[in-house]
Amino acid sequence: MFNEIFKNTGNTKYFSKGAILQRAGQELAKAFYVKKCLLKSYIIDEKGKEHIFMFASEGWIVSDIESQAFNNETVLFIEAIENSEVVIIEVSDFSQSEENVNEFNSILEALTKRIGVMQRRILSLMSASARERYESFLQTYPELPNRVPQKMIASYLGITPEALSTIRNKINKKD
Amino acid sequence: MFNEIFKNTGNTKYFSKGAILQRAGQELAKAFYVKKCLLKSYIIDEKGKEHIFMFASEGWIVSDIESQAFNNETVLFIEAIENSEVVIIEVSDFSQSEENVNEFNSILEALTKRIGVMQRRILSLMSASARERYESFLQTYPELPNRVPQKMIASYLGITPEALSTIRNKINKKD
DNA sequence: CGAGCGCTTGATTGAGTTCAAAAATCGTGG
DNA sequence: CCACGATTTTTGAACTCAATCAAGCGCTCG
Repeated sequence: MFNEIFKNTGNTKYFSKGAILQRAGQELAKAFYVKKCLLKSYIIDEKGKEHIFMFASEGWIVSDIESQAFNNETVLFIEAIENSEVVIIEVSDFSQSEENVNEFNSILEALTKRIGVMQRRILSLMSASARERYESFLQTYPELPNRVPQKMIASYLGITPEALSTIRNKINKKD
Repeated sequence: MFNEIFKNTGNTKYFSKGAILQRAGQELAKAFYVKKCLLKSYIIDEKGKEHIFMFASEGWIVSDIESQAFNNETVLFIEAIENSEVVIIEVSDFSQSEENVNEFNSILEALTKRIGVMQRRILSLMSASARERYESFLQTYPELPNRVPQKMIASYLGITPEALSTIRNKINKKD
């Protein structure tokens, strides 16, 4: 697994809830491997509104891959939702691992899965209603509602907290 | 580049406009390397509506990575928009290339770029209006409007052809 | 030449946003 | 452990953007 590769780089840091691990507008994007607890990555749009791109819990890797891929400055903020234990991976580390041939398939698999998740999300943003997206979110991440406030889920789904509240209300009435 | 790897597998096929290279619901997902012309990948939702996931022109690779990643049956259709020349890559070929160490970075880079593109698209679906998405589409793919009908662009943007028509109208009035 | 497809335009509708305010929950200090 | 303030969630009204429905125009290609 991808996990194995970065587990023991000995570069573990601890962040308390609310700490910002990366800001938008930075030169160098870092990658973060989550050992414990929960991070979110998000953008702030022109209206100052927050849109969550990814949640990352134990075993996930977060990074602003877009800025890595195109050598732009970072667009994503990365923030700890809970007190977190994280391994920081400099982009240079990432390239170095090319030497480790055996990990090739692991990394390929991890990236492929990530693309798969994103493909699903794009298609669902284009084809499904907010309610449908919320219901499939619950199936995919059944534990998350216990760990993050609703307004973050709304932000992840691409709707306002008010809209999510209304949706939940409707679902309950017909249960 | 990723391109190099698959350019000469000697498995080139020709498809005429409208040919469907892969259907949803198939067991095995194939990958396609586009040598010439243009493909689209898309889903058909429950209402029978088409949503374009990706356009692929010369040098791109299309595949239903989601179904590969999670071993599901395919969800994407892949279809030739123009008469096309395509190299078919069986998924097994993909795994074999692990032996070719030198290509590691190329593939990593290609996948990374793809993730970058998808990240951008997700964030824009969540934060931007249809008009803003159309305008940034024009910047990213300035040549595509000449090659594909408008209704496909609408489908890629996640809006109806009527809405796109209205948007274009508004843009012209304020030019 | 006609049928069908693509694009436009307009009227109507609906899902989700915005704004505002009340109700519920959380967290912290005393 | 309680109380108070802050944050989150709910509710409601008015509004907006894009979807839907319907009709009409222009092309092409069969």
